[in-house]
Parts: sequence; structure tokens; C-alpha cells
Amino acid sequence: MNDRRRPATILEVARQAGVSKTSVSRYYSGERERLSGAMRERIVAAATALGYQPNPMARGLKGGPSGLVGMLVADIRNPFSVAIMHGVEQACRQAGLSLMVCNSDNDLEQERQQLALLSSYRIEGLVVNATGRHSDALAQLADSGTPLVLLDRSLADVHADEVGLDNDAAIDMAIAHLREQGYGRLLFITEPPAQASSRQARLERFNQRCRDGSLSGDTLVIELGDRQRLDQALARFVDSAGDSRPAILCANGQVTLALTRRMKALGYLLGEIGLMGIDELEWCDLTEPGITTLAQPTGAIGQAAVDCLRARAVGPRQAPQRATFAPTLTARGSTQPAATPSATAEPSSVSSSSSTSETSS
Amino acid sequence: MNDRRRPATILEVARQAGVSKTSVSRYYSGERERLSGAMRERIVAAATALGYQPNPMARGLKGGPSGLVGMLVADIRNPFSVAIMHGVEQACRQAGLSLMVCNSDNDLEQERQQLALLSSYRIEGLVVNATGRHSDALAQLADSGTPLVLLDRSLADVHADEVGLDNDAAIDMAIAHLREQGYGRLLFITEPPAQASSRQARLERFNQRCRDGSLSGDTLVIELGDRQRLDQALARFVDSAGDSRPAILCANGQVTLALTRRMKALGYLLGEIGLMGIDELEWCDLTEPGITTLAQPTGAIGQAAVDCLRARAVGPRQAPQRATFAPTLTARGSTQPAATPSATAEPSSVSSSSSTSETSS
DNA sequence: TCAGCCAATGGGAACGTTCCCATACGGACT
DNA sequence: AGTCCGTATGGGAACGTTCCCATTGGCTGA
Repeated sequence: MNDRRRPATILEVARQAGVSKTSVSRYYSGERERLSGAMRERIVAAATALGYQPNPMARGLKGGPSGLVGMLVADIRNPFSVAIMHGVEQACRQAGLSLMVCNSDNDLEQERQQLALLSSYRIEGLVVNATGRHSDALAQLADSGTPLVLLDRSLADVHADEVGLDNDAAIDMAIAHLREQGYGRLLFITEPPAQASSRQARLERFNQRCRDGSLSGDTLVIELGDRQRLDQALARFVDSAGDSRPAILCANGQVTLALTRRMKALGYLLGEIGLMGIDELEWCDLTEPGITTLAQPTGAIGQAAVDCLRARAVGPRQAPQRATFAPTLTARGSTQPAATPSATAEPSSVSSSSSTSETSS
Repeated sequence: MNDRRRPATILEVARQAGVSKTSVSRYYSGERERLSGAMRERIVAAATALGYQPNPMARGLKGGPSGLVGMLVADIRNPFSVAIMHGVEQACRQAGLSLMVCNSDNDLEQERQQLALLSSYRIEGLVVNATGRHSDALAQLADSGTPLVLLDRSLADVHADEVGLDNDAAIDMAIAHLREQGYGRLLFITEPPAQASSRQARLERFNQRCRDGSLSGDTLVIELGDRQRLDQALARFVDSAGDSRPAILCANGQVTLALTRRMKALGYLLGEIGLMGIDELEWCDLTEPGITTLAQPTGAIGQAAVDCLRARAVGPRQAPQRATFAPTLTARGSTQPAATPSATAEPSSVSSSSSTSETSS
């Protein structure tokens, strides 16, 4: 440890060790086997004495590997995004990569900028969970050879891997559970799906199951800020149920939150009117009588994303892969029409078909 | 827009524009006024034609400003951290800075690494919300001239600004509210304060107010995973209350979450036994009968952090500053002993002394 | 015994920028 | 008319790495 202001350079280490800078460079860029034992010792000694640390800027300039992975997140305040991010992070750490996160805050211009920033730092891969409206910029990045993983989105014109929930399975599981619990009339609520393909996929699957017959279902696409319209739709749906028991399926955590708020405010009884959401939230077991959810395996999803990146870094030109994961159902009071007082009832974690289905498209 | 694989360099732009690279460099490093109008026009034309974008690596290598701010977060899954982060981000955006976030996940080794990573990219400032046990590494960074802001922490031996909640005011507000509501016996629960000075500050203030007399209070320092000990302590506290009404004050959001869980599981009636927490959480109004909180002004805190950074970037050598912010009290059912059914009751946002007190230490 | 090779090492040119210094030129002042 | 200065520009050396291409010396195999 020396106390000089400016950090030590590779040249100083080389001088101190009495070797050439090339050898020191080799030591730090994973070519240690090429060096003799004596050489290695002298280098470590000098490096630790000087507190040397390679300068990634210089390294990146020349073109060596950066060990950096970027992640672009649309909304950092969404707990689901954070959970995935955590998964990605752990996978990165395990792989010896550093993760640099940028939040675009759902702002298009911001997203474009972040993308430019990220791509200008020689990242070795990019995990994207954002609107994806800049498919041109993304496509360019992908074409330039940067491995790309789309989280929970798919973009037709971009050559990239995709990782996410098995949306069809999720919708099917939800419908099956709700019907099992005796709910005959269902309402699927989602935010506008234009920007997120997973919303679209869930909506479509639900619609498809409705058309299949046997299912009396309806869908509501709504901007969550629009409380008035939500309240109206809610009332209309409940009225329309007739003899059937009504239940609501929320497309994601944000919807679940908004809906729980409104149902509470309007005095609807949870369970009486079924409520179920995709995405597990930390308060789902706290609000009476507990909210039934389909939890996404965020850890596995994050891991898979990083795996894709690394695979592509090695064997670059494969067809885009697509990995989907099944959710885990946790049944709670909000889908129990009999309204059993759930005082001490532990939640019954029902199903957990956490199989991984991989399909190359 | 050209489709070449490698991005255009400054030299190519210069050639295309028929000027020298120095002039192009000047154009992009904020010295546009020094260039003649004709020169400027030729440069923009060439640059846009080639899709030129300055390479931050090369720039950082030479020593120009990077426009980068780093943020080190101890636990990204903590909603409070995320809220602050969001504030910092917005402030950065407004100031034309980019934010690069690293999460240390409460892991010391990880933290050390992230710090190294961040400091190796020529960041212009660092916002730290982490254990701070590496005060040596932090001190070194600060000494080397990087502006440093400590969030919600203070570190004796590090020359850095500090921004955070006015902990004394928060504790005082909480105590005042609880007594006003008729609670005579208080229990303050916190996670071990060793690593976080704000925990320490809150604990100390509470203890101090106990010693002042007039307040019958107790404190519990506990690892949140230790459910058994928590349950015991809870029971003992409730029993010990005697004639007085008991209330619990949670030192932060994590504690509030854990405690709400346990109280629900054990069948304690919220309100009957008061519950109040520092940090607002999205579900506080969802769990019956609503939980009273002191919300931190996370936006303002984030803004202040960035302000500190920028101030220090200009006039480097001032004494460390310290900015604290008062919280906002939102009273809900969990501190209403009369147990008014809160069906439609809107929360009464009581106080909001969001004054900023700045003191130089 | 000598060509040929491999393993270990070093020298120097890139990489794309910024910044110091030099140059050219026009106008103001003596 | 000549000196001086200020303004607009350009040339070239850094910055700290990596990587290509030597160079050395010991060893194998004909």
C-alpha cells in the first residue's frame, strides 16, 4: 500500500518487479500459465507493494475483455424488476462478472441515453428489461456482436435471446386454480400491453382460453392511474356475474397492488370476490385474508439470463434461444370463497412445477 | 447514419469535416464558443453523417470529465434504498450526469470489489449507502479527490458529506405521536446498529428520551431472522405494560415488516398494541387497520446527495457538510387504541415539517 | 552437430481521446 | 510601418493498456 495520489500503472509495477510491462499485462489478463513461477512471484510482490489495480478504461480502449455486464431496467421501483436484478447480480458474481445497472424510469429518451452509455462501455453482454421501443438501437447493438438478453419481452426484429415466465402455463395455472376454487366468472386485468410483449402474451392466452369455450371470462386493459374507470369496470363486472362467483386475475404485481387498494376502498370482500395475481409481493400474506399469487422464479430467470450471455460470448452465432420458467402458486385467502377465517392458517403452497422448458425458435 | 461495424472515431469526423481532430474534440468537450460558426456547422454535419459518439473510455483515459456518478447500495431489495436511488437518479438526470449503480448485497467482499470497480471508472462522485466498514478504501477514495456522500451513515474517519434523515426529530415525532394517542409504554426495536450509524442515532435518541424521565420505554436489538427471540420479547413487553397501553416503534421498514408479520401471526391486535415504523411502505395502508409511519423524503435526500457532489466538484476543499431532513408522519389505524373501524377512513397526513437543517460539523 | 521448435520474455505500435504548445492572421496601438 | 496581442486553428505527445512481432536460450530429433 503506497499513498501516492495517482494509482500505480502497469509500467511502475514492471519497473519495480524488474520485468517488462508485457509480462505484467499477461499476469493480469489471464495468461498466468505462460509465466514462470519466479516471474509470477515478483509480479505479485511488486503489485501488492504498489497497490496496483488494472485500469479498465485503458483496458477497454485497447479492446480486451471488460468483465462488465450491463442491465437496463425500465422501472427500478417495481419489486419484480428488483428481484430479477438481484438474480442477475448473483449469477454475475458467481461468474466473476461485474454488473452495471441503469434505470430508464420508463422514459424513452432516458432509455436511449442509457443504452448509449452502456454500449459505450465495452460491456460483454446486456440484459434488457425495458420498453424495447428502440429496437433499432438494440438491433444495432446486437449486430455489433454484443450478446443480448431480453427479459420478459420479445422483439421481433432483434437477434437476441429471451428469458422469462412461461406465460401460457401461468395463465393456465391461474385459471385452473380459480375454477377449482369455484369461481365461474373471471376478469383479467392488465396494463396496456403495447410496450411489453409478456403482457400481450398473457392477455392473448387468457382470451384464447375464453374462446375455447367453457370459460366465462372478460378482460380489462387499463392505465392504473385511471381510478375512476377501474372502479366502474369493477362494479360492472361484479354485477354481471349473476349466479357465478366472480374472480379477478391481475396480470402483474402493479395491477395486484392497485386492485387490492381499490377493492379495499370500495368495500369488496376478498375471497367473496376472488383475487389472484401474477408476481409475489412481500405484503401478500399481510393483507387480510392474504392474496393468492403466482410467484416467478426470479433467481432462476436471472441466472438463465447470464447463462445466455456467457454462452453467446463463447459460441457467438447461434439462433436466438428462448427459455421460459413455470411459476409457483401460493394459495391464500383471496381465492377462498368460503371465507374461512384465515387467522392462523398457514398458506398452503400448492403447486410448484418449476420445470424449465427450453425451446429454440 | 452509417452501418460500419466499428463506431466512428474523432479522427474520421475531422477528416470528413476537413478540420483537425483538436477542433472536433473542442466541440465535444464544451468549448464550442471557441469555434467559429462555419467550423461548428461542418463538424455537426460530419458527426451526424458518421453517427459519431465520443468514446468515454478514451476520454476517461486521458482525464477529461466523465459525467458519471457512482452509487453503492447495500441492499437493493430494501424499498427504502430503491426510493433513495430513484431520487439520486432523477437529480443526476437533471444535472446531465449518468448514474451507475452497484449493489453489494450486504456482502463485505462484494462491497470492496464494487468500490474498486466504481473507482476505477473515473466517476465524478460517489453516493454510498453501504456498511461502510471499508472506511479505509472509502477514505482513500475521498483523499484522492473524488467527492463522496454518505447516505444515512456517518463514518468518523472519512472526509465526506453526509445526507439523511433527521433521526432525532424522527424519534421525537414518533414518541410525541404515540403519547398523544395514549400509549404509555414504548418499545423501540432495531436491528443491530453496529454497521449503520443511523440505527445507532435512532437508538441513542430513544434511550436518551427514556432517561430524560417521563417516558417508560424499552429497547430491543434483534436480528430479524431470530423469530423465537422476537416472539418472546414481544410477549414479555406486552405483559410488562401493566396499566399503560403498549406501543412498538420500529427503527426501519424491514423491522416494521417483520413485526407486522409476527403480530399478525401471534394474534395481537394492531392498535390495541400500537405499532409505528420509520419508513413508508407501499402496503402500509393495505394491512388492516393500516400502519402509522414516518416517511422519509427520499426524493429530497437523493437530490441533496447529488447537490453535495456537484458542490464539491466545483469548490473542492470545504469542511464536510451534513444535511438532514425531517420525516412526514402519516397516522393510520395501528396507533389508534380506540380501534375505530377504519373502513373508509382516509389516512390523516398529520405533520410535514419538511424543513432542511444544514449544519457544518 | 546443427536445423528447428517451443517456452519465456521484451519492445513498440496501436486504441481514441485531451491538452499543451505552436502557428497564422488580423487589428490596435505606438 | 512595426510591434504586440488575442483569436481561431492544427500538430503531436501523452494517458495505461493489449497485442503483434521479435529475441533469447534450451532441447529435441535427424
